[in-house]
Amino acid sequence: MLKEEISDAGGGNDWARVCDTCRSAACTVYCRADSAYLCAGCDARVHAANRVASRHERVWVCEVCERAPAALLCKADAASLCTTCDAEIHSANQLARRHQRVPILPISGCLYGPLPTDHGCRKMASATETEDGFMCTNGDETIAEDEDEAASWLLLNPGKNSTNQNNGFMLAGEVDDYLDLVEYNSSVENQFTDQHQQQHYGVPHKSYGGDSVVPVQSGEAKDHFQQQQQQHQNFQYGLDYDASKAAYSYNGSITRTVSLSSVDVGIVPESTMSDISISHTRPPKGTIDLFSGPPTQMPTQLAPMEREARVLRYREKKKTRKFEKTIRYASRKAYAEMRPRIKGRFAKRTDAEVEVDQMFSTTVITGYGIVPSF
DNA sequence: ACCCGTTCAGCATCCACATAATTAC
DNA sequence: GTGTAATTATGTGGATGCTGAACGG
Repeated sequence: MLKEEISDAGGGNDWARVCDTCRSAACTVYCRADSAYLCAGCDARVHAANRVASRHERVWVCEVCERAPAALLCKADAASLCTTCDAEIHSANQLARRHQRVPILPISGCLYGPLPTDHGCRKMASATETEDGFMCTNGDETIAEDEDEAASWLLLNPGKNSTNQNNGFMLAGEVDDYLDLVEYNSSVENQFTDQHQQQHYGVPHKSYGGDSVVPVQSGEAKDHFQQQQQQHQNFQYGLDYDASKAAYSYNGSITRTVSLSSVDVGIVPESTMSDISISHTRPPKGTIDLFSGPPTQMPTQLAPMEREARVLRYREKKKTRKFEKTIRYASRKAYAEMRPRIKGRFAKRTDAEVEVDQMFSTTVITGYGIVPSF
């Protein structure tokens, strides 16, 4: 069927499932009718196409593994979890077992419609009180997508997050130190023990407050984080933190904090790759230990100002970017158009053509006009 | 199985650019 | 003869348009 699913079957794909439609962004919902995983944008587009499509029942993708449809909502964690993740997470300790979980009802209609009240988002379906502005708070999907894209652009490597989340993040209690590599927003002083690092992974998501893109680690958030650290156990805290971070999100536009980091994974701007991947090269499987040492845990810590600057740069770049093909060398274009072809491919010029070309070589210079050089 | 739409490799040639070599002082 | 700057020569990689194959839905 799908590549991702095939690879899933093999168990070799640790990345968040990508949208079956655009194949660039991380999926956020699962459409049962279509048997397809869709990102927010594609979901809105596909299921807004007609009435029939809008009636498709969808469920949010598990916030932890981001690969399976969520089946349960943990009220304590304010997290939608698939059965597998739910079982793993809530069997971790007694406190977790006491979490109240309710089945997630499928959602139909437009999840990302312009109506501010259209909070068919997961929190609504999950009867959560937190404001749910995921892609719909301001009614401007474009803006939301921009935020997500900017966020992913800022992330050192969004895919890594989801990767490691899938590798037992907050599940087995094992901490993949590599997660810290993607946790660019965290500060050094926020490094804890292995267990606390699990909690720590929630920080970047929350810190997307401010302008919904910039992972701002405000003092308030920090304090909150520390308080939470004291009050909750590890994984629970991580999820509580996710729930609480909604309060920090700008306009409440971001609620799916886990998936946020993986949205538009496939659309990593070049600058991101060059600027960030250098210090955060994704290690091949089985080599994570190489990056587990403290020196590599937080190789690049972006100050809030720098993050903001990056966001501004990104937005400016996005404003000016053009997707249509741009001709850098008109002369080459002119040559290419003149060039003989065989089945569309460039073909060698015949000797006669070369001779003719040589004969007119002087006239070319004097204004034959075929070879405009700019 | 078939259709439709999208993506991409492949081709030859030219040119911008970098480097090496040469020349002038 | 030596050192430096300027000029020239050489090599290399990228860009260019069109077509068909491959692929997914």
